[in-house]
Amino acid sequence: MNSENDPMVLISEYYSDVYTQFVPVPLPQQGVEEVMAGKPRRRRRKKESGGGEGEMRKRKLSEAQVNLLERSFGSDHKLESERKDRLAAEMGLDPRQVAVWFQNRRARWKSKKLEAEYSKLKAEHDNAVLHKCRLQTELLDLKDQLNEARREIQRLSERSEGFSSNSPTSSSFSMEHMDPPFLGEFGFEGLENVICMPENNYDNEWGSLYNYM
Amino acid sequence: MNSENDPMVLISEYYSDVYTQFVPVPLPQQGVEEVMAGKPRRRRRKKESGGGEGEMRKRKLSEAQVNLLERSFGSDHKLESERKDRLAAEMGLDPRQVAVWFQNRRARWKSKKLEAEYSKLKAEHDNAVLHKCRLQTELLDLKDQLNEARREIQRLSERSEGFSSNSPTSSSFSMEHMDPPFLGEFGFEGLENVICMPENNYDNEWGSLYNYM
DNA sequence: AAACATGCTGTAATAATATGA
DNA sequence: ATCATATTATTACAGCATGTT
Repeated sequence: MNSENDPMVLISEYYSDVYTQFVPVPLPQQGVEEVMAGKPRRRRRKKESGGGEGEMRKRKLSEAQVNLLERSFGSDHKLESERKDRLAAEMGLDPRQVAVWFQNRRARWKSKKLEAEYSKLKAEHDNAVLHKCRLQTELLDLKDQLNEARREIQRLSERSEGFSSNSPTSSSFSMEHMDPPFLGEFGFEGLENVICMPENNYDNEWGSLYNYM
Repeated sequence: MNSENDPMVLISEYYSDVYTQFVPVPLPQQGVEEVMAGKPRRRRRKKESGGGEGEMRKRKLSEAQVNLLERSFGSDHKLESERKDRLAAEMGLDPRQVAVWFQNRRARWKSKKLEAEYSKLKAEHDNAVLHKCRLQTELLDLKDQLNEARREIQRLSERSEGFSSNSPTSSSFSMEHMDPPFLGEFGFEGLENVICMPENNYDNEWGSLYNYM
């Protein structure tokens, strides 16, 4: 059994069942004798929106087949021999096709996932940036308040100086640092984001970096 | 007999114009006859680690061809008839193949780009989150300081009350809001991120959301 | 028991085909 | 015709299981 492993199986035999079922019409693909003058191939298949389906060499699987495969794929992306053969028999396909279909499906799924993850990450990023801006704003505001408060303390301290004998303030307030426009006490990232913009320094737009190989 | 068992010969009846040019690329490496005589498919071809080029079946453009195409692609992703025909002639390919190659190349490039953009965005996001955490920390610190400052002001004010006639403080300090653990004066996002964690609430790990079709 | 061949499954990259804009 | 996309198919190579020297 397992004709798949038979060394002498010709590819035509191997794929005969595959192609014959999709090639109801031999497709007038001109032979080699056809002169290369001009562009012989390239027929212009017109719309025929109403489900033309005329004399096409269709290798596409039927919707029913795809549905079944899709359903199977949904339950498990992996494909064991058992399932493969069962599916193949169930829809009259070559087990090989089922395997190929699954492989391609996984690849497709992977791209889709990446796309989805990108969108997700993008949303999170935008959210984070927005939040960061608000924090930035809040921070500036607080620093203003703090400066003002310290000025006030300074004032009050000076005023009370004339009366009391400089009672040691329990809290340690010293005008120390804090006067400059404070770029955030971390100096983090230089100037980036100090100005609260949507952070479009880098362009997230599609088609900006046209140099990836 | 070779021509009889060669799968490509059979296939080339379908795609005569396309495949015939690849057949003459046997790559004088391995005993081709052994391969051809054996099963036409399911070639295992182990490692061949030091050998480098295995005996390419058919298909697959030669490295030289790919290099040329690649170079051409680098200068411009688009392909005009002119260039297409020139390239085709230059490397002995069917113009059709050149066109196909470019289309596939563009598609490949696109996914590569998406991947790259994802990594880029990821890095930016992580950076932003980190920065946000620092801002968060700084903010908490500032709020503490402010609270303390206000307590100080309160203290000083009360003290000086006994001496002066309540000189109106130029600045408007009123203990108003600010006592609660202040979740950020925006209430933004509820509790999220108040605790400064790497923000792994959502899992960025690959293979968590196995439900994308 | 170890080394090795075989065969299957999977992933990645690619070629080719089909369609629609 | 060209391009973008979606599909189907191939090739090559990797890992694992099993059968053979």
